[in-house]
Amino acid sequence: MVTITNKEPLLSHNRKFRMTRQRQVILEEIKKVRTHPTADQLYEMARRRLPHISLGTVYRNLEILSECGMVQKLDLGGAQRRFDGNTKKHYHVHCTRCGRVDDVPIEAVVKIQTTFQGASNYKITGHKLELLGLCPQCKKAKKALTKRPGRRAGRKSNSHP
Amino acid sequence: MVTITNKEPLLSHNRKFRMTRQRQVILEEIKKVRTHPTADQLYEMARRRLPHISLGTVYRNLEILSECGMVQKLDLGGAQRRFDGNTKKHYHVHCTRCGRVDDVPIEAVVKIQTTFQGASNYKITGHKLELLGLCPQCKKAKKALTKRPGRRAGRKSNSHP
DNA sequence: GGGTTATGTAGGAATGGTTACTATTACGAA
DNA sequence: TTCGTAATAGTAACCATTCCTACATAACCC
Repeated sequence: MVTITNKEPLLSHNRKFRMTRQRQVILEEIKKVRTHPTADQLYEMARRRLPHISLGTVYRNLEILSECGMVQKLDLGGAQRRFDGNTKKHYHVHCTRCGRVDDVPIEAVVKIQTTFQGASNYKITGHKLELLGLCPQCKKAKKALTKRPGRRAGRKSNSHP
Repeated sequence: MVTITNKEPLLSHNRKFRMTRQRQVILEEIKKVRTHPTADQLYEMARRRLPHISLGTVYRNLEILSECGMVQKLDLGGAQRRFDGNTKKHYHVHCTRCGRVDDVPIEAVVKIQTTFQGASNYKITGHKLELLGLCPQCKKAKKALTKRPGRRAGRKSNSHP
């Protein structure tokens, strides 16, 4: 359980922000979980403590917190953006079946960039690597499905958010 | 210049689609370019030949064409989805300054997946790697800028044909 | 061919995530 | 305390994408 108690102002590279109650709650809530929540999930989480907080405030503060390096904005593709309280550079693995996102406990490998440095006439300055696969639950579910004898009707399209 | 002349029906894994005039034009237009256009860019391109085509038709057909493996849907993050007439698995490099997207002429390295296979309890089945950097033009522009201090360009969603 | 069904189309409305606007409130320095 | 600014709630606007509907066209079958 993470608790942020000080209310020191936040510093971005070119601005100073006040640590307001709303901002603090959003920060605490995102630091609490490892689920890479979306903005509206964080809105629900914050609303349990601040029933009058508005979705716009959540968006604005996530923007500010990420500008100050307190949270990470993830752009994994798909409809909704996700946010991560873990600001260390790291990779994510995305379940293709249920949409769950987990951390991959391996630090970012900068070597990837040098590998590709000469391959185009761009100056490579970064990279985004996202692993795709089946989470433990979906692995089991899949296995259970293939075990069952008899032919299966059609493959189901996943309901992947 | 690529031209598709035959109007054979398209086959997806579970359906058959007719090759209509609209579908053919969209396919030809996307095969013509290497710019990874967005749906509305393709809409404009197709409209030059079929002034009455609608944006919905473009979206629906891109969906169908990608289901049949004729084009590739790219989900690079960012507001708009992009499409690629090159269906071979390959990587992309994305300019962080102007948003331009180019191919990286190196085939997908499956080794990446095996590297990460044990790092989580997911079954890794794929990966998405996107290089970030400065395109040739922006490299030059940046160099010119550092000579004399410039103003900060607002973040613009790219508008690159 | 003529009738019927499946498939595709244009156009526009609806959706959903995100951002912008506005009046009001809270904070911090003088 | 007072003034100026930052932040907020609430709501409207935005924009890419999807869905809906009436109509058109092709394929199929007799």
